[in-house]
Amino acid sequence: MIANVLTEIGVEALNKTFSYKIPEVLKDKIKVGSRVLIPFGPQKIEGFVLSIENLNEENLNYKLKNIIDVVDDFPVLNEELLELGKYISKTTYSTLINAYQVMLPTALKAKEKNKVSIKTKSYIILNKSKNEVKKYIENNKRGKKQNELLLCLLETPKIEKSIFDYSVVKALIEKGYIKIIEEEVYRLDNKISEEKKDIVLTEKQKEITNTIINSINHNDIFLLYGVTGSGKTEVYIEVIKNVLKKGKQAIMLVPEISLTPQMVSRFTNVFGDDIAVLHSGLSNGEKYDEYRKIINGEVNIVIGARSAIFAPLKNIGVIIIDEEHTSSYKQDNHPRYNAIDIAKVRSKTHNCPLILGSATPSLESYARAKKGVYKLLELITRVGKSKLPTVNIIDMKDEIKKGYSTFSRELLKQIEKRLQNKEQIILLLNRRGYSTFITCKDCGFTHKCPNCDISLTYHKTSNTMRCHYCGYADKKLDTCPECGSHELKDLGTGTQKIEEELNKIFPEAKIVRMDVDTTSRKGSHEKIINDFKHEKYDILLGTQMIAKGLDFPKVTLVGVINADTSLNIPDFRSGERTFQLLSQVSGRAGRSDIPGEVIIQTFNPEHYSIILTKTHDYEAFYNKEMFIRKQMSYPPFYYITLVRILSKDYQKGMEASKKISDYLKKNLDVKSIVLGPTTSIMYKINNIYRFQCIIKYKFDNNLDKVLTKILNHYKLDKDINVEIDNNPNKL
DNA sequence: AGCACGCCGACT
DNA sequence: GTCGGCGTGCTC
Repeated sequence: MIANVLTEIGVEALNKTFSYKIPEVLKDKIKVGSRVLIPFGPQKIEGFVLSIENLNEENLNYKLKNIIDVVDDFPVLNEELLELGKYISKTTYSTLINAYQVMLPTALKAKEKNKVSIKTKSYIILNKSKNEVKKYIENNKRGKKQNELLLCLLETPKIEKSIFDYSVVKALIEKGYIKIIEEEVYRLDNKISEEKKDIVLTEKQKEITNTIINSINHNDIFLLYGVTGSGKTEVYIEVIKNVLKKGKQAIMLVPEISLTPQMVSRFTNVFGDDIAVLHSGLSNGEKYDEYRKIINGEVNIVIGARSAIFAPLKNIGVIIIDEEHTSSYKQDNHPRYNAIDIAKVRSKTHNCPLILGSATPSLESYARAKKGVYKLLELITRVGKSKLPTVNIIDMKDEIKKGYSTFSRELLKQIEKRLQNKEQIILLLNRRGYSTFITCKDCGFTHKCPNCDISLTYHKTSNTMRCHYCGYADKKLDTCPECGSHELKDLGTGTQKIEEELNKIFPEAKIVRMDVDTTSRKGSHEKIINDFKHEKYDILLGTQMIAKGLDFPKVTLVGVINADTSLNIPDFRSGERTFQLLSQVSGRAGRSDIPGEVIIQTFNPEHYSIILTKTHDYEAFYNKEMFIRKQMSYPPFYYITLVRILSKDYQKGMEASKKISDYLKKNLDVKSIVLGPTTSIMYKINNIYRFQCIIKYKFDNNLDKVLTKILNHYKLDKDINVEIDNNPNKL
């Protein structure tokens, strides 16, 4: 028997299988999908068995080595995942092994290093018959503790070793009355909360739920368009309940940042421990354990971020993707898969519905719903008495003239009012990345990273300038190296700076800041949210991470300090992103009976992405944005594929880019549009120059063939790297 | 990817 | 004379 093994090494040259003999002892253990240890040249590495054949090794012109061992006692890749990997590799132009690795938790990836152990707990059990033990207890007058232990064991078959003093345990082991056993345990214990609130659905929610339930055995795709606070989650829960009743399972994806314990507990309240949770906050061991719960068939619901779409459930009855417009469902490094695409494939295989939910659907999804490709379900009113908040747009050009740069007079007035009323405030600082860079007031010099085309970011705590991309760090400059001026100002407004200003204006207000700096420690994110919910603070100041899904009934004012930053990004989706962000964060206000208010500060008060948040008019935004997309031949009218060319040598990179662009223009469908080559927006990262070509197409039979040809040509070239990004998030 | 093999420069 | 630089080629 011969196994064809795909090695753990993720390079193009090794994107093929190698054959090994299966030794007799491993014959029953090795299956297709098994992870195995193999000799590979002078080293030992791991790989996956992709196929097994009954081949006679004598027919080959090279001699085969034996598989050393099988790593797990079950095939890590089941049939479905094996197929899915091929799909990913084909659609993202990545090696097959990289496609498989991305689907698995670290503990199960083929990799000779990073071993994650199964955690065990020690228990003691009886080693002799009950009668013998009883006899021993009767005769044992002095060993009080020993008797206590044995009596316990007569009642319950096993007890934790750590409960009794080891000297007692040891004595009994030596006498042969008890023995220690090791049992696997799961690191994460999703506690079931006490309060089990019954959910009462509104008529509309019921109607929608029924529509979905009726297609549990159909591969329908629903777009659930529900305004913030309209109760999409209740619909999800109800649908899942029904899916479980039919003996099927459910996957629910949520954006990473909304995977807060609060959200998870909403589900555990209903479904108890029938849930596995997968997100980046877990350790490798914890992820492994959650994953094993799925493999062992102990849970029927998986909730998680992007990669949870690969959860190896056997009988999926529904897949739900909440906040479907979120860009993080697409992985932005290799392999660049989109969880929504995977969900479509899997829902097809399992013949089950897929639900995409959002208050601000992506244009692509909404357009598909309008065309009838997706079934549109709408929840356009909020649950209960709460109403959508009133939105007030402030023109900062006027304010600046009057000397108010960070906070407008209106915002200050409203903050003051809420503080007096003991209501809570959320302030959103819309920044792009980190961005507190330093600029010379006299000559305009900005301190840039020497390796990357990026302004360095000022970190106050260490008084250094740092590059977000390559980790370069430098001391903060005191004088401008260009003109010698001392007028170096930090231009971007960071949360730290805003916090300081707020503290000066409202010294009595309790402010908590939430951004990458204050949430890097495990659980700190969680703590801030909890503290704010329990009104330990008056103002929550943060970046985009506070915009999504959080439910604070006491918040009546949401202020957006600078609505424009996301608008100024040179990307065709910047308008859409801005509208989504502003709508999302507005949705945090007035979630109970007290009406909420939103204040948006902007330098572009006339921009449609901003104006239309005032009326919460998604439909109008959609129409306006679609008009522009059509004019510009952007998605959803055209698909986009980005070809990125990377090289350490600017000249060589540029030449290759030109060649690629010419080749594309010559060989693609005449209706396809090829733009470029140009340098990418960040033209240099880590000393590697970046160029790009953009392909816009509606339907192109040649595309795959042409791209494969280009990739094959350059994989031998050590100076040039070519990457393909289908439907990129960023251009 | 990682490791061996191999062919040239500056060192105890 | 040898140690070690990294270019090249191979891995069932």
